[in-house]
Amino acid sequence: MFAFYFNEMFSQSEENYLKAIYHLSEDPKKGVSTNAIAEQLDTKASSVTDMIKKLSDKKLISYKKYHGVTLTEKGVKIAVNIIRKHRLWEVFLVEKLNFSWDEVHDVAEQLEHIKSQKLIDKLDELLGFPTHDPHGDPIPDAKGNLKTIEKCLLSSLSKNESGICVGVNDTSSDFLQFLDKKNIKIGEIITVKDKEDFDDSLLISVDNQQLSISKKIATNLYIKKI
Amino acid sequence: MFAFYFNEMFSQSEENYLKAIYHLSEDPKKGVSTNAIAEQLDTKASSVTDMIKKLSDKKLISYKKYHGVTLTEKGVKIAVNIIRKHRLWEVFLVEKLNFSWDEVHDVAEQLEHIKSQKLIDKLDELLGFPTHDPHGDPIPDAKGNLKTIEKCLLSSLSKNESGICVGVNDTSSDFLQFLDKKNIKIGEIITVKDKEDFDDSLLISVDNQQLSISKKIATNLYIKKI
DNA sequence: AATATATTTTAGGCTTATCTAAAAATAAAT
DNA sequence: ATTTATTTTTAGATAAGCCTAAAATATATT
Repeated sequence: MFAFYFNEMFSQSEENYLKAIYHLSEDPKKGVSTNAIAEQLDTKASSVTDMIKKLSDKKLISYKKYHGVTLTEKGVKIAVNIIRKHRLWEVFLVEKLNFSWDEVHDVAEQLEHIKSQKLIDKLDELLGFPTHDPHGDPIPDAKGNLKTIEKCLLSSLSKNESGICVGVNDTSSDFLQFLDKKNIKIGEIITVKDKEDFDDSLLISVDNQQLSISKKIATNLYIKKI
Repeated sequence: MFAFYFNEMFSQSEENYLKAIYHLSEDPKKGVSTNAIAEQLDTKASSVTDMIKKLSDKKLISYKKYHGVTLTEKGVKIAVNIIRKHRLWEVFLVEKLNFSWDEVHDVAEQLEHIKSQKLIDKLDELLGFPTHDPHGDPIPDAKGNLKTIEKCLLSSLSKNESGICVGVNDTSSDFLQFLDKKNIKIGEIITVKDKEDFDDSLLISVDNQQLSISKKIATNLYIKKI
């Protein structure tokens, strides 16, 4: 049957917590801290503790007091499904409704909580089963499989190294509009022409132009080395 | 001011109440009763009274204790906007995602609460500015204008009168699937061949066939006489 | 190892939206 | 015009999800 089939329904809030924990779980062995979740969701640590108990009771996370949380297998599945929905909606907004990539996030945050398996399967089909969202993030398939690309931060490239821009870390409107202004797009080839030790800024060439970018920019762009 | 008005946000629950009151306001002079709202929303009268107070404080309805409620101009605008969103999403589900008309209601009930003016304007455009939803109900335009068609119930037709099926009253899955089974569609020409006084059933011809339909069916189909 | 600092949890409250049961007001019936 | 029945409102609870402030625990520093 369907890979994502849950009898249980979860609240928007629960879904947002699972998603946040998923995003914060870089090292799957180490627990995610209460404060980290609070910061991610712009809420208070005490609220996080409350929800942690609830999710733990529902076996979506494992939790030992004062030692952070990790998602259970079930918790991961739910989180991945929310991310799938979020990213598919982002593709829809850009491809079908001509939103620009800096406008999609807030709307997708709402749409990701719509409950209908058929809706998301059909949407996936309408969009031609896309593998990446407008920001370069991979879209989990219907079974929850998610293929990660081998990528690194632009800031980690050495002088004279080149790569293809494959994604962004920050998805804020400000950052994305900056990239638009500078003609930095996903798929574009970027070459590091020089590195400035003083402020870690980079001189890069992209789209037949040279420009200097700050460290902050360079640590928010993902590159696949070539 | 004006900008503030558009920025005001309402909860899903508030929106559902406004929509329910709108649908129950056949005669705009007469107030809608607490019990009627409770029944429409499948909730208790006491809950309705609570919400009524809240909506009244926000000037979305006018309310005198024990005498029912009517929507204010502002309340009507919000209700119509929700209905616009609901119906556009229904068209999207049927036209773009190949849902059948009996599957769209529950999903549209969720989608209608997504907050983004741009989303709905662009969706409208994608769909080619449709004027009616899959059940034949008119879709308010971006300004809230809603053109009502001159329609009557099939049950009100006399023997040998004909009309085009223009809509359904009941949108339940059971009813719509019945219509599918009998090949009764919106746009189809229906002729009343005979009326049975005993049980108010009708013998109709539709789609090159004759069939007998109960009173309950006949009072849930809208017809435009020809 | 003892103390200081930072993190996390508990305790107690608030708001929204719901409920049940009882009281108040209106409408219907004799 | 009273009484009866129905409708509506109030009063008081409950649950989810959030908050502040204080207590408990863990981590860092000397």
